[in-house]
Amino acid sequence: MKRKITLKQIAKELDVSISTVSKSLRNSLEIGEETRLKVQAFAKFYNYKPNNIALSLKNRKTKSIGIIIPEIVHYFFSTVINGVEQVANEYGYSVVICVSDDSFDKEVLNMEMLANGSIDGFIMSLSKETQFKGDFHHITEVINQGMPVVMFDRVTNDILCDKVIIDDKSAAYEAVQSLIDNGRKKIALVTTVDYVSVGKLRTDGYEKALLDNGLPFNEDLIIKIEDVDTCEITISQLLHDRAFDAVFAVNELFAVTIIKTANKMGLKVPEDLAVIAFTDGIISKYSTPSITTVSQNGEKMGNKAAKMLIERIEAEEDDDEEHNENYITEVIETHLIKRESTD
Amino acid sequence: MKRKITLKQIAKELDVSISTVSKSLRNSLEIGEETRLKVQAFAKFYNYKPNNIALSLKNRKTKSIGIIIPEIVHYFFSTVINGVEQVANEYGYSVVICVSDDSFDKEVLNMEMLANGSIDGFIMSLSKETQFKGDFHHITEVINQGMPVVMFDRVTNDILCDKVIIDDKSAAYEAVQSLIDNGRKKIALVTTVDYVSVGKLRTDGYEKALLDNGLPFNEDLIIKIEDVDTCEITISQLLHDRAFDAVFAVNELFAVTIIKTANKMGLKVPEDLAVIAFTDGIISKYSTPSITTVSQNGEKMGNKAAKMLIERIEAEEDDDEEHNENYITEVIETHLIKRESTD
DNA sequence: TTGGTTTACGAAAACGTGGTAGTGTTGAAA
DNA sequence: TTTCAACACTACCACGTTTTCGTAAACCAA
Repeated sequence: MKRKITLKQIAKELDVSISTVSKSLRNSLEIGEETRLKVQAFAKFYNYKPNNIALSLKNRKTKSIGIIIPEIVHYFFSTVINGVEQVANEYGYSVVICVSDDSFDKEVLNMEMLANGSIDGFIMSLSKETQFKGDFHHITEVINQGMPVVMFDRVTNDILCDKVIIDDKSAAYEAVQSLIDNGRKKIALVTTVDYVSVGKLRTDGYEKALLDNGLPFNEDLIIKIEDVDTCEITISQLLHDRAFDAVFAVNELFAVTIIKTANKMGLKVPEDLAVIAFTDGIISKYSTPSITTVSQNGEKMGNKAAKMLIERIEAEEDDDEEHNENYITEVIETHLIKRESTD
Repeated sequence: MKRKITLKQIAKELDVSISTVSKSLRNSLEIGEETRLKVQAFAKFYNYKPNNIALSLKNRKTKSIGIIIPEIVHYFFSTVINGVEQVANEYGYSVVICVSDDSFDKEVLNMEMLANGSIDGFIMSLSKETQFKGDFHHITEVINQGMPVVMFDRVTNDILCDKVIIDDKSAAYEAVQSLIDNGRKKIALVTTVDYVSVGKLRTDGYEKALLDNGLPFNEDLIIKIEDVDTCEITISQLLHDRAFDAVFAVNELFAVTIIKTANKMGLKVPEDLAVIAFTDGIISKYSTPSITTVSQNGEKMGNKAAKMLIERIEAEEDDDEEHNENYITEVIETHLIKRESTD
């Protein structure tokens, strides 16, 4: 087991100074050709590679970015990570992952852990608990220290920073509109609890589509689900009353559960009940019937977020103290992917 | 925007030496109470936190681990990451993610990028291409430098290191046996190409189960699929000939595609065709019919791998040069989760 | 020989931390 | 008065790099 070789060791071995070695390896003209080649040969032989940590310390750049998400076993979030990773890799950055588990404390802890020099910037999506509490001091603190932050999907207006989102409201509008176009009159919305920002926006879009089409907006048709396990019971009750003929679900898990429940009760999808889900995931694609979805291109969001972050990071190098604050919010387009669950 | 404060700045501000500040903060008795409290108050006020990079350089420990996987938008792998992250977090480690995209070059590049001091150890699953080439020099090199490596799932006997796997062969055996127990006679195996280690093992288990039950082992019933897109065509042909009455698929994507194809042809699952899949993922659970699977507890694998790695890392601190090499291979148990696709 | 330029390299600082060893002052015991 | 310990703090080194500045030797022209 040979430890990695350092400049110092090379210098000692060849009986030159550390600076000579460093310069030789960077092909400085200051060093005579003979010495330079000798050093290079030696370094190559011992497979010298500069130590990243030392470089980070010196340059005050770690060349890595942190990403904090609520969950990782989750189709959408994993596609975002994938997108981030692609761009990061391209620019020579590493990606450090932290899962907040939708817990405020974990989110804070993770941020503190990474904020002490480990990374150059954050990409994050807020945990449910954080959105519920509305406490964002850990984020402002990081930003105040001059560390760039890009938020995606679950964002907040209370923080000024770059953001990557989809237009949840108009995407929801489009989905509901398409149900209406197919002659559906009683459209239910199956959503999460209010404090999740995206849930709120999607509800707004749903409402607007109804009103714009002269359909009544009925609170009873908005079904708020705390966790998936209670979904089936709630749904079956409402289906029993034939209270609606179409459903717009804010995620695919809800959608597939609804379809399964409907099937059990002898209802046919899409004939008796049309279903559209938000988030184009793997379930929607492989479900029977496959589910019409509003695609939310996680990969593209990840790409964009990473690009924005890296640009911020590398911009700071130059105009250093010039922290220019014209933050932008990038809106990624969505589109409806029609499948078997609608007609 | 205030940059993070350092020991040096505190020292200057309070007009004491850097060491005094350092010691005050670690509550050393060497420092008089007055000074100590003054420093602590000041540090607290300015929210002093030691710089991780400087610590890493000094201690030669980064407190982070690298994980290299073929894909991230993949149920099994994301559960493994989740498992790793849990344990890492518990022990105060960060997790750096690299995706090899099943490419040998990317795997090598990623490892080199991280091996230069960025992390204390690796957790990895081999890319397809690496398994195909059988070239593992990048891994041995890292190990020779004294960096611990734990491999999981897609492993190789050519590398000596800690490993976490499931018993693919006996798990496949069990699955096929259960099909036989239900009276199935012509059982097809839908698998990947040979060089993926787990594919090979699962095939072995399939064969053994057939032979042990006095059933013929027929090469024609082994369907090797390069990529999912060709799956449907191949399958529909074989189904047309009614060549088999049960299928054991090595992943859930194959399984769900088979079911959909069978349905299109008017065959009923499980009556006409029983299906079992490897890897208990989200598709199996929500597919219609839901799919019987061999559960492969990724989270537990991740937990175990992380624990093994961190133990290695922290053991090295003590007996330093004593690189003790009794590597262990941990086998995580699997079990059959019966759902609607079998009777 | 002198003065000046070029060549080829080395010393040292800086990044931020933490441990060991050392230094100077004070007060009290011998 | 001397000696010695306790106290309170500082100096210095190491971790591995890069970079700025400095300088000795060699060379050339006058």
